[in-house]
Amino acid sequence: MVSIVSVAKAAGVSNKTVSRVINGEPHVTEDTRERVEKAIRDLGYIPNMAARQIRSSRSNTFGIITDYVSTTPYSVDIVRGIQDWANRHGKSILMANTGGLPEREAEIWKMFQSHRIDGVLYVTMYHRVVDPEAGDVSIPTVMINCRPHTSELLPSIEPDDFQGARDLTRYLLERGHRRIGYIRLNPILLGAELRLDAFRRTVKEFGLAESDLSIRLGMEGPVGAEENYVFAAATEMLQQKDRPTAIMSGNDEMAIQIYIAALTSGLRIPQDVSIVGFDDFRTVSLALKPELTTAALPYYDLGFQGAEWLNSVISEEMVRASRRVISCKLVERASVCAL
Amino acid sequence: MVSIVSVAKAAGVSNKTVSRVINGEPHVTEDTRERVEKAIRDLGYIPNMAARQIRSSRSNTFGIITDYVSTTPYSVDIVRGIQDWANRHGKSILMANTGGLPEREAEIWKMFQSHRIDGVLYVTMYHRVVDPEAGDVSIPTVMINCRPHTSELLPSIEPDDFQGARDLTRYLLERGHRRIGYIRLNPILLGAELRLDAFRRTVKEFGLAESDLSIRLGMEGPVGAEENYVFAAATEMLQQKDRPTAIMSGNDEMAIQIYIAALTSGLRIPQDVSIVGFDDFRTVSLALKPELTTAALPYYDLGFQGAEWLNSVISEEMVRASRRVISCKLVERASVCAL
DNA sequence: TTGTAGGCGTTATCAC
DNA sequence: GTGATAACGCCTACAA
Repeated sequence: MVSIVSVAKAAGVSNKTVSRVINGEPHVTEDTRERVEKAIRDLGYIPNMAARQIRSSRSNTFGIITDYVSTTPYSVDIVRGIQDWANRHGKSILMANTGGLPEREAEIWKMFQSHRIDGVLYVTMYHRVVDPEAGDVSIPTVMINCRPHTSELLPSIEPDDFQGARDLTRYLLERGHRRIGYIRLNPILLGAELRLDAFRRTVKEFGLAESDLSIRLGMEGPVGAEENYVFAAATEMLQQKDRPTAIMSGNDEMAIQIYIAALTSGLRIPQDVSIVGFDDFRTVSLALKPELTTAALPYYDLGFQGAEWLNSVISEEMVRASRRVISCKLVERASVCAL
Repeated sequence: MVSIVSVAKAAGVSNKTVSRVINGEPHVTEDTRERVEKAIRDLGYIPNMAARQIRSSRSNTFGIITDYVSTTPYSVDIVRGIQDWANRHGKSILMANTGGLPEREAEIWKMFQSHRIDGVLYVTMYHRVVDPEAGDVSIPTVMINCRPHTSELLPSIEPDDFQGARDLTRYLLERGHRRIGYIRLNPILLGAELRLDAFRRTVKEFGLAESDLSIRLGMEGPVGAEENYVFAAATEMLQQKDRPTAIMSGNDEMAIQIYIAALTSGLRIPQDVSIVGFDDFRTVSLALKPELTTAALPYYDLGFQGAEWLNSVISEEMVRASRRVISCKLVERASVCAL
């Protein structure tokens, strides 16, 4: 493998000079610089990160530790956001996922440390509260799409489920809907409570009574193996005499079943029932016809800003834990009509 | 940072002895070994991969280079398969994606080389033919879900789209369907041709005439910004006088639109129309009611076996390029009925 | 069974 | 502006 020494020889300079050129340090004649650069090109020299790291004790690598993210369709955009930030700033990404197993998590932290990564992004697939097994170690960490269980130990960056659901609810109210159905997300998800809470409050502020609402549980049980009541709940809801004129779905995926339930019941969307989702999981929200009005979970930004934040935590060594929130933009499409 | 030297001092032995213990080499008294291990625990020593790598010129790291995989819901399971293999075998994963930009691809190869990764897994989101910009370098590489453009330069591992579509077609034929509709995948995807070809041949072998078939294009144009004709095509197909009794969908996602088209046209699934998908993208195939019968793309296995293969290419230094294919298992659910 | 010396590819230090 | 030399943490080779 061609090293800095071979380049130095080829260019007829010392290795330190080559190092200077590589790192863009000053105090090198334009002439020498060019000779060195030519040698680098000729020999196809590529710096060895491992060696560099040994000296500088900086790996320029971030670790991503996920539960199932890399595994699930929903939040992959977080990873994309991180990657984009990383390669704009010359960082590399080491990635591992726990598959939900705590013992794996411990191994991963060890692996990360053995690579002397500069920091960790702790990412979850669903917005939730977690207990990172980090333990003893004090690697700078930023949590993405989740928050630490034990108080505010670590910085975290999360979607604003509350605001998203509030905007969606207002959107329906402003369009004249007064009987609104709501099919709930699995309660073990943090978003479930936040969204439902936003819905309830907004509707109340607007003066609707609890009896105008029809709230059903869509799913429950462990993620990945949940009981699914969505289709049944929607069907039942829509066959009531005073059926809602609009339904808020816990998320876009559940909206598929609501669409099918509505159509099967002979109702047209949106003329007979309006439907809104949550997430803007485009594989679904754009495949549904009419296309689904929904609130977009800011996954990409969560990742991008999370990486940026981690970087500043690392360099400024300020570990002031705090919580940041990114808003969910309402995406208006065709599944809602005004009354 | 605590190094091998500090451990040696603490244990009152030489650094070489510590090295022996760490690497499980023989010729160490049980007594010394215990002393060293205690020191390691006490000091919280973790080996430095970078330093190790410099000596051994083996990084024990694989690079994953993707187009949009990490970005899209479909094939994330490939990444999970790779990760699972990797951590069962003590390898780390360095990950980057090109976002489809060739210039990014070149940078990524450079980044990989600077980390002296042992091998590369070149992964695409859709089954397709590609032209890796690897170029000059000779890092061991295995292609996953794609194949090299220029002959058989690199080993590749791919799903058996043909077999999957054939099995699905037979499944319909065996259940008495004789008028079958087919809504095609975007033709720029490799799977589009393979699946359609399998459909046509199987149906012909069975003795059906071209006139029993109704084949429409579902999508076309650049991936991510395609024209979508699925809903219109399905609606039209289902409102013919001699409408098909079954429809094969290019994939599960497109099946959403076919379901909606059928229901909107007042048809019941599967009593009036049977529908099959492709991919087993479970977010969709399980959300549809009745649940979708489909062929499962073996993403996880693609990843797992790809990683394994790469490893053997690296260690046996056998770069014999060849193509492997993994079958798509038929997943029977409730969207088809026998006539 | 254990230890010493040297070197991997870098960068830091300090002298020229 | 440039270079010799040491040092980072580990492993290999060889010696004791």
